[in-house]
Amino acid sequence: MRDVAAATGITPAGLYYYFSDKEHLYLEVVAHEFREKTAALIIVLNDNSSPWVRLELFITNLTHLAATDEKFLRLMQWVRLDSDEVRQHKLVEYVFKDLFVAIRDLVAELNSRYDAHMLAMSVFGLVVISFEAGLLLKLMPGHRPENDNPDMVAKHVIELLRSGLSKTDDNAF
Amino acid sequence: MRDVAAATGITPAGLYYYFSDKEHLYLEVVAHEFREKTAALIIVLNDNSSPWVRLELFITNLTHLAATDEKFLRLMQWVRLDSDEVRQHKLVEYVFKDLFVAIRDLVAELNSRYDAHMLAMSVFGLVVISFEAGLLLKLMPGHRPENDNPDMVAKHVIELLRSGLSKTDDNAF
DNA sequence: GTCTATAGTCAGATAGAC
DNA sequence: GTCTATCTGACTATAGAC
Repeated sequence: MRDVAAATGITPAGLYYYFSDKEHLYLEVVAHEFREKTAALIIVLNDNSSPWVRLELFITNLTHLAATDEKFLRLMQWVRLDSDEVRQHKLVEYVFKDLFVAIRDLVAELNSRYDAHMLAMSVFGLVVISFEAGLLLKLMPGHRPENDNPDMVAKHVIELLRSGLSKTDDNAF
Repeated sequence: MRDVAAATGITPAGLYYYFSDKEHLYLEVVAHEFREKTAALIIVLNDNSSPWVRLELFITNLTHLAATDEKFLRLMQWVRLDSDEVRQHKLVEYVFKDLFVAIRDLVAELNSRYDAHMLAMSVFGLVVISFEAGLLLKLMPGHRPENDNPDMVAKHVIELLRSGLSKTDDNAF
């Protein structure tokens, strides 16, 4: 609360005029931040273009978001680590649901062979994992600069999703 | 420190006989826990069987670990969220490196079309993301019980890695 | 080796003036 | 509305007895 106060320019006591307690402030901040950052992603997902174009654009945008906005990336990690059921329920209802449903509906349109629920999480996980592991990945032996490059990560994820590890079509792209 | 003391049966002050400070205790715990839990995974990765068999067994084992040992799952998340560079460096050197290199070498053997560094993270991310999102995923609309089942998650990840979203071989499996 | 007692610091939150 | 001053409790760590 003292850090927030310092950053906003009012005193710690002053915050309690606007928010009943730390919990309330936290929820408002997370909800506001998520709505703001994911609005553009949801628009892309619900676009009129073809499913693959939408998926590729979504992946590209999400990699750039994860690569450039580290605070938001850490917030996404933090929210998953939280184990307060009441808080999780509120956040799902108010903010996360819209993005998740948009991803799920898109991947369901792309391929009905997979469970859409799991596939939606797979796409999300594939994109963010490299950035979430950030520093750890940089310290691993054999790391190369392009492994952090958002465009390279996006390209990697798209190709992996498109054709998997099958070697039969090595030269298909 | 109080919680650790209570769990071990000695007083908080007593811990300082064995560990210089909280940081020291934390590093020893994480290192010990990771070495213990990942030893079996590394053995599987370096087995004599074919690359695909090893990958499938690794994925199955990791999904079961993530599904049954929530404390370890949370520890893996926590370590990625940590931003202390000195701590990260020590942990990579002492423990994470071995597992990562084993995964990387296996996927490199499987398919040389992808960057092994990125692909290793992709495999790891695909497996753990469903469990890390745990409660959130359960609260999302359209959730079904099998989405948490480790065997179903493993099957999903393996099939996605094998053939991607390509629709050309819908009936290949 | 393990304890009791406590120092020193920092957190969230409130009271009440203006 | 925003402030100053302060409360209460929790934390890491140390001192020193046994």
